[in-house]
Amino acid sequence: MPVFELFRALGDPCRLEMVHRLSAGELHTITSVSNGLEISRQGARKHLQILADADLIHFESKGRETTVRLDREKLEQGRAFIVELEARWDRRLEALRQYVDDETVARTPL
Amino acid sequence: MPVFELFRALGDPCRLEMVHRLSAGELHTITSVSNGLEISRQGARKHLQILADADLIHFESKGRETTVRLDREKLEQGRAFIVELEARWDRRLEALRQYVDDETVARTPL
DNA sequence: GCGATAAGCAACTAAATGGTTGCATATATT
DNA sequence: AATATATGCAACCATTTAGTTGCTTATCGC
Repeated sequence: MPVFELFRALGDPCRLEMVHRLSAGELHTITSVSNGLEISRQGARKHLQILADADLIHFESKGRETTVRLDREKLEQGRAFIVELEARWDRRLEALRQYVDDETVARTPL
Repeated sequence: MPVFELFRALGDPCRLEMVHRLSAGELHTITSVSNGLEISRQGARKHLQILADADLIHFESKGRETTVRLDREKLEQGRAFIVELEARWDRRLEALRQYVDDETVARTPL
């Protein structure tokens, strides 16, 4: 599953709130993680499915209820991607700085 | 601008590719960052606007061309958000472990 | 067994998205 | 001056999305 799917899944206030909830507190069921979001249960369920499709969460059914668990590994992938971008950016800036310095040296009169 | 907008902006293969390009290499203009994406210039331009609305990039017009610059600060915000989630998650796990340990101690017969 | 609770499935709608095309404008280049 | 390049603006279309509602199924507690 490509990275952009992960970001897309996080790119919604509702889903971000859910992930936030799941990252702390007690165990959550589909219902408990959906409460108080100002949308219907089915609406919330759709969002959960999107998170699940992106492998950000997993479901575990037991009896009549289904618990929802966050996948830390997936968060890690998102973080790694951004870290990599930042590293590239820094290297780029460094290269530019180097270039400017060389220019300066070259222009500096004896 | 809330965080979910940032993730939403990154949640598209086209835009992610653009950001990737911008994070390295030479200066980019609107046209150069849009080339070879298999969509029209105007299509690409719309994606750039979304990135700009999320403050992930900035435009600088000069003469007839406009250069595009990545905003590292914004990347940082995305990373910080994920890092925070992970920290909460870890604390949660730790708390659970603690709880299980206590349980075990309580159950351990003398 | 019965009522309440947790959840799934399907159909439908309004609005947003991703993309296009056509045309206009300003700046370079020759 | 004439052409080519870089960009902007607006209208339009197809598809996806975000959300709803109604109905069904299964399990728990009494």
